[in-house]
Amino acid sequence: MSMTVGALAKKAGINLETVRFYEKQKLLPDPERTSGGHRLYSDADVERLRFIQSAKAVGFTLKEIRALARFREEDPGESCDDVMELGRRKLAEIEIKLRELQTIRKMLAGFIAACPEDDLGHCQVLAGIEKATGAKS
Amino acid sequence: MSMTVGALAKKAGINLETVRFYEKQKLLPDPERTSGGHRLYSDADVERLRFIQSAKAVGFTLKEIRALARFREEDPGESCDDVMELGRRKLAEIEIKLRELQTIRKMLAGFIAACPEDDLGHCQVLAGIEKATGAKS
DNA sequence: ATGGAATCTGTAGTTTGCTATGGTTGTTCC
DNA sequence: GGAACAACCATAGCAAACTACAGATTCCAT
Repeated sequence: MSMTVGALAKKAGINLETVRFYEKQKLLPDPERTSGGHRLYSDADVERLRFIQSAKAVGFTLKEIRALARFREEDPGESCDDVMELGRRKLAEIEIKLRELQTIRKMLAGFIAACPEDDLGHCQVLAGIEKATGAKS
Repeated sequence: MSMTVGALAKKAGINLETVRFYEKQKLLPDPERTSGGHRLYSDADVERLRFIQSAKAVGFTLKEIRALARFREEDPGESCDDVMELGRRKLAEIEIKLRELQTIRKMLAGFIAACPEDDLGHCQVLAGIEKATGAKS
């Protein structure tokens, strides 16, 4: 029923150092131990790790996942509002990033498209970047 | 005609430590010095810094900007192909990221939309994340 | 019982792009 | 000439998310 770190890591498809890292980051609860101090995990821990992987794929940071994981285990159903809040905020972030990326994609595509039309030895990509002084970080 | 680091930084709207950092990163050429060792800059350096800022805004990394800056100063016109290559590669990267973000936006929006329909104490956002096991990093 | 694999711990290193610290000089202006 | 300010340099720190040591201990199969 229980497995070692290595087995857990393999089962979840993750580096075993990462498992210990997640533990330190409070993404995983402190596991049981053998008398000698080796960690022991259950299938619930595999689930936990899979949840973390999925949440990462949806764009949440480890810090956010720590909160999500707590909601997931502690207050089933109770904390839906908090989860929704996190979800909405993340969605808003993603939409901002999307808009930024769309803007710079358009700029860059424009510079590249303009280039072959200039035969006078003046690179339009560089020229375009040079004019792109509407910066953010 | 020439100015100190502080003046350059102010003129380009950038932290002066960042100027020295860019120098270390070979984004700026080694500047002239006073007899006492203080850096001296010209307006061309202000331009260089502005170029760096713009290139950052278009999504290039400092490493890439190092190459762009070299093209910009060394081979005017000569290196258009190389610049195009960098530009196209960056555009491709941006488009990949755009698609990824669009995918996760859709997922997240779906989870959030599904939530109010479930009154049985089962959070659909968490449930959605749980099922989103088609991960990338 | 023994030896090799797996784990243990803590700490340090990786990447990217800065920002801050601190103790020592250089520069400026009255 | 001396206060006040600017700049010098090297090193350290931050954030995020790991990854990799090193040296000691434990586990398990033979």
